[in-house]
Parts: sequence; structure tokens; C-alpha cells
Amino acid sequence: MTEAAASPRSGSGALTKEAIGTAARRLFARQGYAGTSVRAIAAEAGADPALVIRHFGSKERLFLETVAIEGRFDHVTNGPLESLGPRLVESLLTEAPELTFSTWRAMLRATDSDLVRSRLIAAMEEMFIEPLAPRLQGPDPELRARLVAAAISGLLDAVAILADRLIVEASVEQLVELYGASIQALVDGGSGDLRDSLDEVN
Amino acid sequence: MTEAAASPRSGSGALTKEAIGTAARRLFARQGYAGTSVRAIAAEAGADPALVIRHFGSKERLFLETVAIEGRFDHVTNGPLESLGPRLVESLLTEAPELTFSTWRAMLRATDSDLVRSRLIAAMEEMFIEPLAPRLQGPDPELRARLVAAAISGLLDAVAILADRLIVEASVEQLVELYGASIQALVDGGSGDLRDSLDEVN
DNA sequence: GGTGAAAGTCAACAGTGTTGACACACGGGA
DNA sequence: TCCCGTGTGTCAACACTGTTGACTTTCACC
Repeated sequence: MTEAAASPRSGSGALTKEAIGTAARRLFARQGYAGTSVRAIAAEAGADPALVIRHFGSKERLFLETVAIEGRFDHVTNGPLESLGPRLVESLLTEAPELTFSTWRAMLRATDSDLVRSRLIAAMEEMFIEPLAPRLQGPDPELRARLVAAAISGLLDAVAILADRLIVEASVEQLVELYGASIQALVDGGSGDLRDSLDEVN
Repeated sequence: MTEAAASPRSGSGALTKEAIGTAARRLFARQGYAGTSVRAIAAEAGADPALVIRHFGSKERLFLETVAIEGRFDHVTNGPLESLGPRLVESLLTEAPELTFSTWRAMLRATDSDLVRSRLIAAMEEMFIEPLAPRLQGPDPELRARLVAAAISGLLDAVAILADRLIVEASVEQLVELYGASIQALVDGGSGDLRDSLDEVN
């Protein structure tokens, strides 16, 4: 009934459901949402196509339950603000990057679906905006936190979707320094930033 | 033969082809690539579905011929470097934005197709990277120009795809100031930037 | 008037996500 | 023991997709 208690009639059902989930995760990551058919997932899992829908309700729900951005950047967003930009870029590029990238690619391309879109928004908010916004000083902290998230999505686009060769082949240090400084400008924000300091001098 | 000379047998053929193109442009922009069927385009244009393929070869080629990013940012990329970031953001947000946004949305979601992907890359290179890279001073000008393009795609993501409410509803002035400064950090790059200017003063 | 090619129509193909009817297995109540 | 209900799996079918081949119509040109 509730399925909480050790799974009733717990024979192969849960097993094949997990096999389907595993196959779906792999195929979605490799070929994207539109490029992966329910029948292909079923074949890979050794199951019947109808069973895939039975277990997950629809291809869309299967995608949502299966593909999820789950990077943890607490250690970055909790760290010192004055180096947050560079540390964020480094963390993005070095920690489980192929998973982050393929997931980003699959989800962003599937934002036709409102469910996927709101899931992606929620993930960005949870990972970056919510931990960051309360810590930012100066005006419009939430807007600036969201612009930080926008800058991150731009970097992910360049690497995971457009696959810009010069960016992909650049050293992590270069990207950390350059793009990190760009994000840092958002963190430092309106007041007390470098521009104002310069204006005061002139 | 060549079709250059005033269109041979130039009766309704060219007209209906244009009608199909117009319908495709509208539907692709509104519902995206996957969400728009050839039959829907044909119905909107008052033509037979088979004729759509006849005229354009395939749905993918119809998309490519029909949906194109064609913003012109020469006046921005040719302008003074020290204000390029803010001017770029302002231009993006004010000049024919709904067209730019819907096109970005449709194309990025359709990057499953390698043709669409390379077309999008080419557009970004033509609009931003090629005019910008030769003008940048300091180290790694091309890489920095490509990172500017990445930052732009991040802003387009936030507005056109994720539809971040706080960003969408923010004033252009705010976004120009904040995100413009972030992009400006990439333009100013490693040497000769504000940070160095400050260092010289101190 | 006849010819040839372009323009347009129709039915069909293989593939898609999804659904309903059905078969099987097995734990629990009579 | 029988039975029965439910979870698990199978099969065929539905409506839809992009695309193709055979067909008819139309019309400029010799």
C-alpha cells in the first residue's frame, strides 16, 4: 500500500525499476531527452516499453526522477566572500564535471517541459542563490545572487552545450582567474567596489 | 536551374514557400523545435505537409533556414572599450529583445542537432567574438572574448529560458550596471584593469 | 498543340509515447 | 485446500511524428 514497509510483494519489481532508472540515467545523459526513446531505455534495461511507463508514469516523469543536478557547493558559498568568484569557477570545473556538464546539457535542452524548467530553476536556487543572497552586502543582494547564477549558467553553456574549444581546452587556472574575477564583480556589487574606489581617487 | 534568374516557373511556388517559412518562424519561436510539428506548420501555411519537406528538405533544414540569430552589435563592439560591458548588456536587453530571446530559446533547446549547435556557435562568434577579440588588450584576448560570449549566453539563459522573475522584472539600468560591470571585468582582463589602477594609486 | 518540369496531393512507411486488455505468480483469508 | 486479489510483466493497438514515393495538375516554352 504505502510501499514504505520493505516493499510488498517485493520480488523483482523494485529491481527492474532500478534497472530502468539506471539505463535511463545513462541514455539521457549521453543522448539527451529527445534523442532517447522509451523503447531504447526498455531494451537497455531488458524490460518491456510498457513497463517503463507503468513504473514511472511517463517519459517526462522518468526523466525528472532520474536526471537531477545535485552538485554541492556549500563549501564554496559558505567560504570567504572576497574569493568566492574564483572558488566557484574552480569548483564547477573540477568537481565531478562530466556529470554536472552532461546533466546541465540534458536538462537545459529539455526545458520545453515546464516541469523540467522549474526543476532546473529550483536546483540553481538551492545550490547558489539561497546560500549566497543572504550573505551578500550592498544593494540588491538577491538580484546579484541571481546574476551570479546566470553567469554560472553561461559558463556551463560554453563548456557543456556549445563546447567552445578554446574555453574547454583552456587551463583551469586561466578560467578561474578570468571568469572568477567577472563573477567576483557581482559578489562585490554596487557599493564599496573597485569602480567607486577609483572614482573617489579621481 | 540556378534559380537566380527571377525564379523559373515563378508562379505560386515561391509564395507558398515563403508562407511556409513565415508559419515556421512563428511556430518555432513560440513552441520550440520539438513542440512544433511539420503538419502544424503546413496547416498554418495552408499547405500539404509533404510540400513542406519538398521545399526545405527536412524539418531540421527548415528550422535552420527559418530561425536565425541576426542581432547586430557592431555599434557596441566597435565603441569604446572602457564602457563595453554595460553597453553590451543594454543593447541586448533593449534592441528587439523578444526576437533575440525567443530565438535564443528555440536554438539552444535544439542543440541536440549538431547543425543547429554549430550554427549557434557561428552566430556567437560573428556577433561578439570576432569583432571583440582583436580589440582586447592584455593577455589571452580571444579567450576573454569567448568568456564575454559565455557571460552573454548566461544572461540570455536567465531571461529567455529560465525566466528568472527577479532578473526579468529588474530595471534595465540595474542589470546594465551590475552585469555590465561583470562583463567589463573580462574586457579589462588581466593587465591594465581597474585592480591594477588601484594598485598603482596605493 | 505537345513537352517537360515544377508545384501540389495522397497514401503509406517506420518510429514515437502511451494505453488497455490480458497472462502469470504468489501471499493471505476461507 | 481452494481462491482471490494484487503486483509484475507482455502484447497489440492507438494517435501522433518526420519522411517518401507515386500520382495529378499547372503552365512556360518549342
